[in-house]
Amino acid sequence: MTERAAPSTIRDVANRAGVSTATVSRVLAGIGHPKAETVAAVVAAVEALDYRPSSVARSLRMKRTYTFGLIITDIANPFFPELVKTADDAARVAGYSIVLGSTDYEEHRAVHYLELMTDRRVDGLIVASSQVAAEAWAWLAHAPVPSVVVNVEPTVATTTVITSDNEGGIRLATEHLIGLGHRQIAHVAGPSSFTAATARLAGFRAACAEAGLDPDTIPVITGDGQFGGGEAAARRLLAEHPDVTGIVCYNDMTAVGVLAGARAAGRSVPADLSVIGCDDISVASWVSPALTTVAQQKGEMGRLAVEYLIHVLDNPDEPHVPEVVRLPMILRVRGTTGPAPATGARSR
Amino acid sequence: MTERAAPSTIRDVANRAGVSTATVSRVLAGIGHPKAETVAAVVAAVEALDYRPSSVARSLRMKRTYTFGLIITDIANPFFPELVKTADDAARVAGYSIVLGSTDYEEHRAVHYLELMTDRRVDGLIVASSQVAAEAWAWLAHAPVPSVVVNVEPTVATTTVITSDNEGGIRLATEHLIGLGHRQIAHVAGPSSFTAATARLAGFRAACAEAGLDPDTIPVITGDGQFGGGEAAARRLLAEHPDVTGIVCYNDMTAVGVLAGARAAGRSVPADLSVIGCDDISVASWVSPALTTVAQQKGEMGRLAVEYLIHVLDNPDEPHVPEVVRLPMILRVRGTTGPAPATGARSR
DNA sequence: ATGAAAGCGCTAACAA
DNA sequence: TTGTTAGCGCTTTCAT
Repeated sequence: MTERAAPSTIRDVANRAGVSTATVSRVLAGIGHPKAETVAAVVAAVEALDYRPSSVARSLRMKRTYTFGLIITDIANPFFPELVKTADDAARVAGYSIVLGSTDYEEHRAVHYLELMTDRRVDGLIVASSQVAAEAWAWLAHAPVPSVVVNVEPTVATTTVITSDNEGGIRLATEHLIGLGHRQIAHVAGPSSFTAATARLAGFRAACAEAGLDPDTIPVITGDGQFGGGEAAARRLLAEHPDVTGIVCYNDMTAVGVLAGARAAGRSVPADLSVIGCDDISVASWVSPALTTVAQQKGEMGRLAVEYLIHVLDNPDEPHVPEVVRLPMILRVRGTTGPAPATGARSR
Repeated sequence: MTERAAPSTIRDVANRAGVSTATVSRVLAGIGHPKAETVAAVVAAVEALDYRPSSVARSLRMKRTYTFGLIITDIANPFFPELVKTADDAARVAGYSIVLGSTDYEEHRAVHYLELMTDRRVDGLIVASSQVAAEAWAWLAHAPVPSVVVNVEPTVATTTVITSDNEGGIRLATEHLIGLGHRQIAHVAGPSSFTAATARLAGFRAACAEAGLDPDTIPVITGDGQFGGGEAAARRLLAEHPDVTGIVCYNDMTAVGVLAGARAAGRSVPADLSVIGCDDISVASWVSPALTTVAQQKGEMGRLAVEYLIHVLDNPDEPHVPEVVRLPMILRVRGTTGPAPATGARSR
């Protein structure tokens, strides 16, 4: 029933306004000093025809799409929305837009999106997925467009990287627990394939050592960075090491899982067990009690990534020196951490 | 340091292979019966030059971008990821891709994305945002491309709509509580501007009436469909109506907020208060105890929307009759609902 | 089986 | 100030 009319073109507008397409183009772009009369005619024609310039044609001509590709691991992972949101905002105010690709933890899909976006001739690439094959990092360095890596540290950093001070962040978390009097603490780590997970494990160990805790007696269990892994880890950990009073988690999803596991094990948080996460994703505020955590500046990361790309595009002659930006993390004390319970309470 | 070479073009490939651009195009598209020799030459040139066809140029020529625009309300709202994910999957297997626009609950941003996507000449539009101005719905009907509305019911349905049986779903939830023996039940509704919220309120009222509960005595508080609104609603509700034993919530985010509010009010779930949500978003499984809810088939909605668009595009001559598809919802009993506590327990 | 040429809708020299 | 013209990279008749 609805007839879909083909969109009108710049030529339609030019004909109706009685001018050339070049004039229409100039008037619309605000270039030159057109006669008021001409402007009026063009504007009238544009309105009458409901004309909207085709960005496809414009992109072909200008060799610029004003689009950035953003590759993330998983759109359902609560870590990403804030990153995506601020990246999108920053891009939008600068006249760019973002196209998103979620790899769903599969390397071949990262390649798929890299190719798709390159074929679409995006002006720049932001890669915030940890699940990327080593060759892909190499490819990025020679990609036809500038790129920036976020929240991951490729072993060979040939592109600029924006990430958090993961080691310092988890140190903050660990020191918070130790400051609360906890001595029997444990760590639920993330998969060692995640660069952030290894950095955080190192930070945890360092903080423990500095506090004089014997590194060899500290339980470390590796989870999957998700709810399920955290829950399973907590059950095992609390069964094998019932005297643990504080758990430092690789990330918030793990911590939320640990909370569920602890509850199942009959532990009450924070009365007889303190739990601290890392990242400060939205769910951290939604669980009860709300999760104490160390926040990553996710919004800042997205904004910086976009601004970096725009800077590179605007300064094509500037030599390209890959740098690593490590943003500080921020302790946010909420409801899942408290003073270490008196020793007697458990040992009787 | 890195020189960014301009991408090679079909002309480069043609020259290197010693054939015409037409031949390259045909070989790559698998059209006609090229000599084996020609194919080999073209393939070799493509590899040597690392040639990737420009989708920009192709789109201009074919007047097809193989892209759908998907407009959602808020990428940080856990309702959307599953929808986006399945839509993306369905699109990808069909050779399309999805560009996303998140309106952040602002009507003018919906318009922005509608224009942006139209300018980009997407082949179809999926609108899954409730925050859309009335004119936008009208515009959709005459848009240059086919569209489908998901999870919202515009008052004048001029496009095909895919949604859930919200009324039936909340009825399931209410009946579940009543079946558990609850008689003092309440509802935390969503904003009346959301079509799903009014449908759910109606379903709740209907189920109560059918069970013989006096509609005039049933407390209904309106929240904002978010955590904060649910938390505030629970505090007020439990203060004003301390004898309530079961709360049916507009959606899961509200329910998670209600859980926090109930905890703050000293109520223990599900022992002396049952809470049930609606949607089955991921956080429902992450809170402890896990939230009982009624699931929307979000994945199915995304898949159906994409398939509908592809169908319309593939059958341009078929008359377009807007239809409304209402998917059934599914009760998922988890940990926040239980038998109504004995009356005496509260009144003493 | 392949090539020449036109054209998708736009912008940018260059002329006038 | 405005128009003419060429061309971005591709696909697709129409010839050969």
